[in-house]
Amino acid sequence: MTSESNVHDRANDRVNCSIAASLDVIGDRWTMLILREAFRGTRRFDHFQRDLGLARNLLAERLNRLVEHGIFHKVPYQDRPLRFEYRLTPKGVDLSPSLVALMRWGDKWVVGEAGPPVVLVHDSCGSPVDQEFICWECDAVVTPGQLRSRHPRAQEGDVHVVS
Amino acid sequence: MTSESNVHDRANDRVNCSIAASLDVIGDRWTMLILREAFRGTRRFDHFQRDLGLARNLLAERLNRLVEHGIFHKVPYQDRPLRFEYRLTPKGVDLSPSLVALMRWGDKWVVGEAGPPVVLVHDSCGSPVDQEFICWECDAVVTPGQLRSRHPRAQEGDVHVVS
DNA sequence: CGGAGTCAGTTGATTTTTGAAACCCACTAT
DNA sequence: ATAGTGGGTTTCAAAAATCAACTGACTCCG
Repeated sequence: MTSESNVHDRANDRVNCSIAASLDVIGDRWTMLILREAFRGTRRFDHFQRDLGLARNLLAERLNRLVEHGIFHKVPYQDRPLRFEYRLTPKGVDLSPSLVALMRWGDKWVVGEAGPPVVLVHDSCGSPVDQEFICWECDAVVTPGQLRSRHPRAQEGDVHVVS
Repeated sequence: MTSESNVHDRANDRVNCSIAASLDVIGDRWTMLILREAFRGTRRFDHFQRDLGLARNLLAERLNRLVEHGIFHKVPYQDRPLRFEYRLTPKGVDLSPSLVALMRWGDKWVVGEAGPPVVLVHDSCGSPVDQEFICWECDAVVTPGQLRSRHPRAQEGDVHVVS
């Protein structure tokens, strides 16, 4: 049942990799779309099912999985019959940068004309928001090409260009 | 063969959604991990295969798919026999924010102790880098909870909280 | 009261995708 | 000549996704 081994174990082993760890939780065909719906405000089984068009058994399985992983929590919204809605926990809300990054990549490289379908705005002022890398020291925006990754446990100087 | 219909068509239809569009390209079980390896510097078939431990047929299929989608390009590194390596295009490099977002979520919520295995640094100064949302107007960091999404084609005021 | 409708699933049959291993080919090195 | 390497393809079993029908606990309508 709760066997915690996964397809990505080997990929996970080689480097102790947080990307693989994240994908073990949210990396299947539907989970990210379920999360997208949740961010759009969907909370109930039927709405997820109708909006996404995925099989009900898969939806049930995915929702349970996400609850087990603490990404959703179930909140009762009626008794008789007892019904729950699925709401994002702080851990779930914290996935928004990932979803946003995917959205922005899709906006830029996949969807073509018709422009970006959704704009993110700052709630207090209504202006658009960008997702950027910021250097702690320089306090400046860093482009992906100026990024390097450093592996703490590795040899001195084992640093490489991200691109 | 090249039928361009996909599992997520319906999810894609309902909202013209860039997240679904991105996931159609990079949303399967291995592609993100292949990209992670590419960002780590891997370029050749065998290295991807050994590092990730995925089946060779799947790797071949995924690499071709990524080449078709313009995320990798094939660069010959020898003739006799002609061999190519797979390098990220600008479109591919542009996926780094998505990978980084996943990595940071995994760092924070999944991997547990042992701390974040990889640190991102600014190449020119070596200081760590953060990924943030920045408001165009306020020029300030916006937390996920302060984000709203606006759907340009929708009714006036159809704005909702991201969390 | 009986019947239709709603919501949240479960069950089972069928199709698609994965995955593991073996095989192939062109070359190189010994 | 023989083994080894790099980059795949083929084959077939196992796992996952899809489709459709069914259940159960209610509510609402006439």
